[in-house]
Amino acid sequence: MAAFPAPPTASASPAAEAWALVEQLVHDARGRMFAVARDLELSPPQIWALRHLEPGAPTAMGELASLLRCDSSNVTGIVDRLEARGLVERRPASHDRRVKHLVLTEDGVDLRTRLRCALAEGPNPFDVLDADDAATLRDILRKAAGFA
Amino acid sequence: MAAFPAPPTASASPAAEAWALVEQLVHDARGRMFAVARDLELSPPQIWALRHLEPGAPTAMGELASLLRCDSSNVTGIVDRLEARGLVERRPASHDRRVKHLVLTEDGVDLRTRLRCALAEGPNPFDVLDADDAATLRDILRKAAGFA
DNA sequence: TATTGTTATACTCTATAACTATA
DNA sequence: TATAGTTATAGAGTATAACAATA
Repeated sequence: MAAFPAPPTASASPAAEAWALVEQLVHDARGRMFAVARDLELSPPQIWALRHLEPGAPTAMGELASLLRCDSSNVTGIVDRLEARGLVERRPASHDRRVKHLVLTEDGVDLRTRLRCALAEGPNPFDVLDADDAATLRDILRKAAGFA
Repeated sequence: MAAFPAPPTASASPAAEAWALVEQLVHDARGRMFAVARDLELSPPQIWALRHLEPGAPTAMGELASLLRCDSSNVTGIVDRLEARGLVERRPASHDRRVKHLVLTEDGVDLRTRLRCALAEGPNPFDVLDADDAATLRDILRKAAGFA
């Protein structure tokens, strides 16, 4: 079932092996994200754009490019398609007329909520863990993510 | 620094929140994988193809398509480019002449090793954890990945 | 001069559908 | 008939370079 027959980096440090394991788990579980994407008619970059665009927090084009880790020129097309569907709006920033702020529309906020619920609700690879392990895992991951 | 200001699903089950956290961590850390990819002149799908193609384990085209979670027609092009670089070979399978087995060349094995080292050696988000947490995390992730 | 966002270009990835050669 | 892999096609993602507007 697993894509790899043995831990890829069992001889590395615990942190390095743990990281290799999460990369593998996330990669192997992409099927669920693709299913959600297909259901909502969103491409993977569009999904991440929606996840990053928080209601009430205008985001500049270049800022979104950094979050998506792609060149600014790509964001033009990605946002074009989201805007064509009425999910986001481009607004000129008042402090600097070169900057364009992205703001979720009402439809955009709705779809973002549906997206987050769909991603949070489905089965995930950690469901096999017992309650203690799951809670311990969550606590350690919160630390790693900076949510002490 | 973090892309999200708060745990995305703090009200969900521990397993669901933990899963959301790893997805976020892996997404935020893609920069390192992209840097490795660029260094070795490999695209992301090519990276995953190399990670999946184990030396001594011939893999059919369709099998690789399943592992990459994409349509078989894509694998043709991805493998074309790997083969043009002399990293893999297509060999007719003896038991079924429709099937083509992918086998890493010597250069392919070398590059795969360099790739795995580069990915395992660099800094990762779990470096901030103390030794106990890192070891606990690794052990729980091994369970989740099926390496009890 | 430097920066923000866009456009132009070329390449890769992606799914769908039609095709071939096997089975 | 069904399956493995390819080809054809169209749409989307990606980086680079050049550009306009603004700072």
